[in-house]
Amino acid sequence: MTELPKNYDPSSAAELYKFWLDKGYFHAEVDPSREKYSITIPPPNVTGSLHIGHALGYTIHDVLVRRKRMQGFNVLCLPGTDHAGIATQNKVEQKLAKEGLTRHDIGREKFLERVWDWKNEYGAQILNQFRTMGYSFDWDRERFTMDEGYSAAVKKAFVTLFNKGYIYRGARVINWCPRCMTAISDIEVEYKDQPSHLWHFKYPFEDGSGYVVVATTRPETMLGDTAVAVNPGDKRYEGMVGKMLRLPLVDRLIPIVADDYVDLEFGTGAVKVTPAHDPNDFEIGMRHNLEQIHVIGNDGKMTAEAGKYAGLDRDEARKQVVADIDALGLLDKIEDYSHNVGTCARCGTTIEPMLSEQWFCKMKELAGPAIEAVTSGAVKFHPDRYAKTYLEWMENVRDWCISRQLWWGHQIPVWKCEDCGKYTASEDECDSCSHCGSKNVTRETDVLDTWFSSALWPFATMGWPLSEDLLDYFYPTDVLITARDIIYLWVARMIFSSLEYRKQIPFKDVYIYATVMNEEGKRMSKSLGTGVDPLELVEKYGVDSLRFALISQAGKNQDMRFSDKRVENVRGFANKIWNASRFVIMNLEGYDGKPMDEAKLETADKWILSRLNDTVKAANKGFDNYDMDDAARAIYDFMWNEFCDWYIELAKPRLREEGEGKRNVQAVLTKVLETSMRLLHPIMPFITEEIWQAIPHEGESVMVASYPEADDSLEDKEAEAQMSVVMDLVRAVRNIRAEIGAAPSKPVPLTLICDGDKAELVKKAEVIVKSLAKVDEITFADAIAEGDKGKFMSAHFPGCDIYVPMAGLVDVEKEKERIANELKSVEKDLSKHQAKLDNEKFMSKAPEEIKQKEINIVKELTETAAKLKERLASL
RNA sequence: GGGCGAAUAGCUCAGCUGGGAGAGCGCUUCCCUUACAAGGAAGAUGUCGGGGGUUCGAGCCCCUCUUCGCCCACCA
Repeated sequence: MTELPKNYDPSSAAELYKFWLDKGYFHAEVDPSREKYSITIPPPNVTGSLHIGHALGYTIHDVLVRRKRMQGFNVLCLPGTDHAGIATQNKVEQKLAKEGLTRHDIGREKFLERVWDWKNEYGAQILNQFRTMGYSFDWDRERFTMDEGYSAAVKKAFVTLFNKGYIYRGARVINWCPRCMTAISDIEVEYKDQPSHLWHFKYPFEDGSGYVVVATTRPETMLGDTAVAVNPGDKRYEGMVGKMLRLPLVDRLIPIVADDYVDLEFGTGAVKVTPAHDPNDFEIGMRHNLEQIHVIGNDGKMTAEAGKYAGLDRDEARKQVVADIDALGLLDKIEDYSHNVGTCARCGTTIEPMLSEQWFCKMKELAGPAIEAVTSGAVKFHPDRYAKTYLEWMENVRDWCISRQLWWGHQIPVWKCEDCGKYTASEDECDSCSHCGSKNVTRETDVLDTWFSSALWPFATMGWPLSEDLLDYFYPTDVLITARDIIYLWVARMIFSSLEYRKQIPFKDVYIYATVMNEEGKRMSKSLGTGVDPLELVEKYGVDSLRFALISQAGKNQDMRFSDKRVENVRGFANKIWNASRFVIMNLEGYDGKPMDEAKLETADKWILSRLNDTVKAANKGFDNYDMDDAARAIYDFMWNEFCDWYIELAKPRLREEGEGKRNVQAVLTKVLETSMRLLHPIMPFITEEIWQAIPHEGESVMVASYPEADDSLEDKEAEAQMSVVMDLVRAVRNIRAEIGAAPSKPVPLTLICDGDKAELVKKAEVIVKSLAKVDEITFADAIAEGDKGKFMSAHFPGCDIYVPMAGLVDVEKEKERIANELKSVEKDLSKHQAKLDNEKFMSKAPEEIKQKEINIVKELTETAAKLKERLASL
């Protein structure tokens, strides 16, 4: 027998990970004879290392996958990383900036080299985190959204949509980030309420007959105004429609137009219209044939069209415009106003709505099947409330701006013909126009939105469009596990993409897990600086502890507030398991390794096996329903409160005996521990493997042992009821011991006045009671002599009175007070329950079972109250 | 403006289809008892956010209000 250290040391994890890896347990091959279970993990961005929020998500993957593997499924969990276009490009640009360089200084080619260097560095770092966390992903099948095969998939996808006419080039007001210098999609804009102002300007009539007051939150855009709109039904502006206004500062004549868009209730009812810099104004402009004048450039500075303001930053221009309007006496008023300002999700810069030519993807046709997939239940959300979120968006989805003016990403496979002006999309290099045959074609320099490529993830990683081998067997995947902030960005797009290109759903379940907050309740996020590196906690408390802490909090209802304290607590649990195992191992001497003799099991054995079975049931139910916190709790409670606190203690005296009794205890200890290790393995893979290897087992690794299944032949309600009596008795005696301050080492004698059946039970469990309650002698009596009653401390539970001689140790007054307090609480309880029995309606309407239960409660409480009173009187 | 979630012990949270309020941390007392002091034993602590309603019975169901958090939305 090897000596195990007293405290669990989690540092052996790396070795075990290597052992599994070498055995090839993580790798999956197509095998039609077996049932598959497949997941493609959400590829993390290669922008940096991961935080606890990510760790939660990926740990959930590993827990599900490890269990399925143990259940005999042929499991593929496919990992990889995402090039994350704009995000990664920004990171590298920031790094360049520290060297005093911009990407333009070094050029596209050199810049991309730098990004690849970055990708390799951070990709490796993430990989290291994954391995340290113990994730059993199939590293042989690792993918990257810009690897060769994947690029082929992106081209194929684009060309397919293009040729179906779903992709078009159009001029629209899009969200422009002046810092990233690219268009971004609607869902990449984050709106933030910011205190601002509503400026009211007077626009004079051309004919000098007064003015119209318009309000704006963006004064600088007035330089690009080409109309003022009013509601056609607005009495205040009756007869004014069609009249011309002279736009201040610019001196341009602009018409008053009537448009239903204008809200009668808001402001003055007159709206300045800037078609080039506001999506609504753009629409109004289209309806009224208004000119579109760009006054803000791509860099966020005013353009030549802005006249004397040209070259000013937009913020500077705002101040100037307001000052100049004021100088002209045309500033009507300034109101305080809280404004919802759009900012770039990647860099936080205020978005500039900008009229721009971009590539768009039509969404209407794609959305139809994607809606159907969820309403029909083919794709299920967990928790299901997210289906609503998804559908809401999908049903109102707008065309998707897919082009980005970036360098890092998939260059759009479209060539423009310089002769006929038409576009040709092609998966291969294109040297001639498909419309006129001209050789004078040039490739689009824009890249695709990074989500265009990640939308293909589940099937592109399995070989699409080059090979069907993996897809035939492993696709669709079983579940997608992700955070809720990318339901639109990613989940939705994978669903419609898979339906479009494969005519299949990409996954059956979508499991949305909790958002991890730090202790202050702030969302954990790298960009917010609130992220915590999981490896720090691993270093401090061990991987298994971190994994368990995360999983035990992964409830469906709430986001989780994460603190070290929780992990520290789990470390205690790991240590508890470790030491329980040490105890078992130390006591296996002479054990032949054979299973227990069922005919000779004692009540305690039957009890723990019944409890174990219950735990197996609860754990499986939890995992099956994605209620992993329930599973974790069930195992934790069982192992600590039942196995360690009771069964091991119960086993001790029996282990000191020799023969059949001892052998059976050894067998039961082994069985319970071995089963528990298999049960817990998905959550705490390392400690369970280490222990499992050290106790009698079959097979080469717990990782590939079978996952426990409920065995109802182990259920034994009678044993559970009997054990609960014994446990009550032990607790009662311990309570008394604590009250009288009996030293733990000093045994006390015990006198019991019990009903016949209870007495039988206690007699059977005599050894146990003596050992657990530190009792040296148990006397069964019919009564205590009246005069002697004051010499005892007593306790009572249904069917049994307990007396412990107190040998003058106790303060009678104090004891009276204690009993009086207890009596008070019992009587309070009693009156509550008695009231139910006194209620005719309860008696006539409540189910028989409930009535019986209440009757029993009242009976018990009445008896207890009587005993307490009697006791009080005797003191 | 719409939607979703949350409000339970000092703190972080469980509480399944309504039927005697729970865990962990923290706190009090005792204990280094040969598995474990990263531990053990025994305790104290709650108008289950407020107000209505349904029911024999509500932490749980319905209505309403309040306070937080998160999404979505073109109100200048």
